[in-house]
Amino acid sequence: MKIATWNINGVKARIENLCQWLKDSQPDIVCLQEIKSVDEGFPRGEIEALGYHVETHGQKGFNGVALLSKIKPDEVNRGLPGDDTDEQARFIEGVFSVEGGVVRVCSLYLPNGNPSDDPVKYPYKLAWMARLEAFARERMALEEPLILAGDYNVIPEPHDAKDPSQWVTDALFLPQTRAAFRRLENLGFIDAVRATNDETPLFSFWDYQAGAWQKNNGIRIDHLMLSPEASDRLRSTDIEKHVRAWEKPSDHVPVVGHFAF
DNA sequence: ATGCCCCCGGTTCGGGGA
Repeated sequence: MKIATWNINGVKARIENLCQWLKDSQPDIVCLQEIKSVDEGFPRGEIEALGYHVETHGQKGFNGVALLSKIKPDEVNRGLPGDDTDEQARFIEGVFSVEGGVVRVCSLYLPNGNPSDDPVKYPYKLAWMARLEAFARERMALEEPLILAGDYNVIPEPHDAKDPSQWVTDALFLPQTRAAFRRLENLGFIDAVRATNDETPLFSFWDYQAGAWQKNNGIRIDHLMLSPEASDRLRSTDIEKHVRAWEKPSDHVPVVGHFAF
């Protein structure tokens, strides 16, 4: 199975790119982030016509996540537990029946957190990461194949940025941010791309501004984090960077894991 | 040091992103 994550940066503005990529790449499960659409406005017809089941968790104007899948999920849960007052649509979980059992797949859009000295935004990011850790710990106890896929807005290591010195005060790379990401890894989650690829640098995002794509000034912030039961089935990964050169691209590209499910 | 650029809602600009 091919399981992918892609921050689409507006699904309505990007529907042609998305459909082209689905046709070309034939992923089995896709985790989308930043759909920037309410559920009723999601262009589900075009995607269903390509043979995908669609589950969305959207909101007006920004954020929003979705799961596209060739097989229908047995169960879907919306929202990250841990704060009933949080109205931002950043998390959706699906449970899928596969050969030999289930795979649990979450599409998550972790808060950016900038500016990092903002009294609200960076604390919200860290609180969200703490909630994700608590959720991950709970799910880990199930001992199932689990994939926490998404736009983490975390640069894990200096070699995941073209110029790490540009990011030292940024919410994506602050020591507290990286430490929170490591706490997730320390629960037993594996960064699928790094587990299968020694190349440096590897990027999944290039800013629209200042010719970042042309200069290959990127960062790696989109991750597939795997439970041990999922990493046992991991065969390889791809970062499908060719889509960044398409007309009207997202600033992120799909990150794909190939699994022996 | 700041902004570059892009999407959305709804209207020609502000909020939000990274």
